[in-house]
Amino acid sequence: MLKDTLYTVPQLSKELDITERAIRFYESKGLVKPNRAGNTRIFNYKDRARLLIILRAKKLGFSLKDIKTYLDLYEVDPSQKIQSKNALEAISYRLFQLEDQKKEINFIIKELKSLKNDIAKTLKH
Amino acid sequence: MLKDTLYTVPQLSKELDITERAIRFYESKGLVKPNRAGNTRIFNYKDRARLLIILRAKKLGFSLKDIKTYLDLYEVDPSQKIQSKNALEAISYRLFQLEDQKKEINFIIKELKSLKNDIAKTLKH
DNA sequence: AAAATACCTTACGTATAGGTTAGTTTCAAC
DNA sequence: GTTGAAACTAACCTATACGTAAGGTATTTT
Repeated sequence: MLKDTLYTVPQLSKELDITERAIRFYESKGLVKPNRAGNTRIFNYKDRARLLIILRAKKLGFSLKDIKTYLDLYEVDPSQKIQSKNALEAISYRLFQLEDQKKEINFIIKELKSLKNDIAKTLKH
Repeated sequence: MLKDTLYTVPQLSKELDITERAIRFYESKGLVKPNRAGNTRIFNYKDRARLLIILRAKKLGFSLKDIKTYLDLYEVDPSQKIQSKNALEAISYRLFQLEDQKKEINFIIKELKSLKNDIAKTLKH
């Protein structure tokens, strides 16, 4: 079965296109907890799924700390009810942040453009 | 004359609303080079003007390194010709970065919104 | 058996922009 | 002549997300 497939760090590194170092780093921060066969980390499909979540969330701008919080909640409530609500809140908050950031960027863009004009005028003299 | 006014670190700290530490930090990075009266840093109006430039540029998203580069050019060419051109390029580049950033944010916003919808649907069941 | 590969560890480095702590010098006032 | 404020200094701390160096162990291939 697919669900029985096991993975090592280098395998996942290649498959998910992240460095081995990053994977071990996520473990060191408690974001994944693969089994060990001696020293070697052995990831099952759930561990792999967690990695995928991590990568997705990172792309969306969440910090590892935030992601860990979310995953920890997931551990407490595998039925996914609590943390779905929680995720909604986190997402809403992130959206708010992003809209805010956009406003700021727009403001800076305006400033820079006017600054650019001023300098351009100066250069003409 | 106004141009003869001299300032100490604590004075400028209050006037410009930045910490004393920050001002000394800028000096340590070579962004300003105030005179000394013994140990005490003495800023003249030009030094003060440099601080203002630093603060302005920081608000517009330039790194201290970038700002130093610009100010160093200014030192070489006080006539302002070279570094105005240079500033124009830097500003254009920054504008480009910002537009880029905006696109990315918009993309992430879309993703987050659809993710939000998915979760909301899941919660209804 | 030796070499090559895979995997691991600890520990320090990188970048950014200072904050914090603690202790020191300087100088004027009493 | 000592106290106290004002200014200074050095050095360590913060947060974020790993990269890198240097070396150890274990397994696989030849």
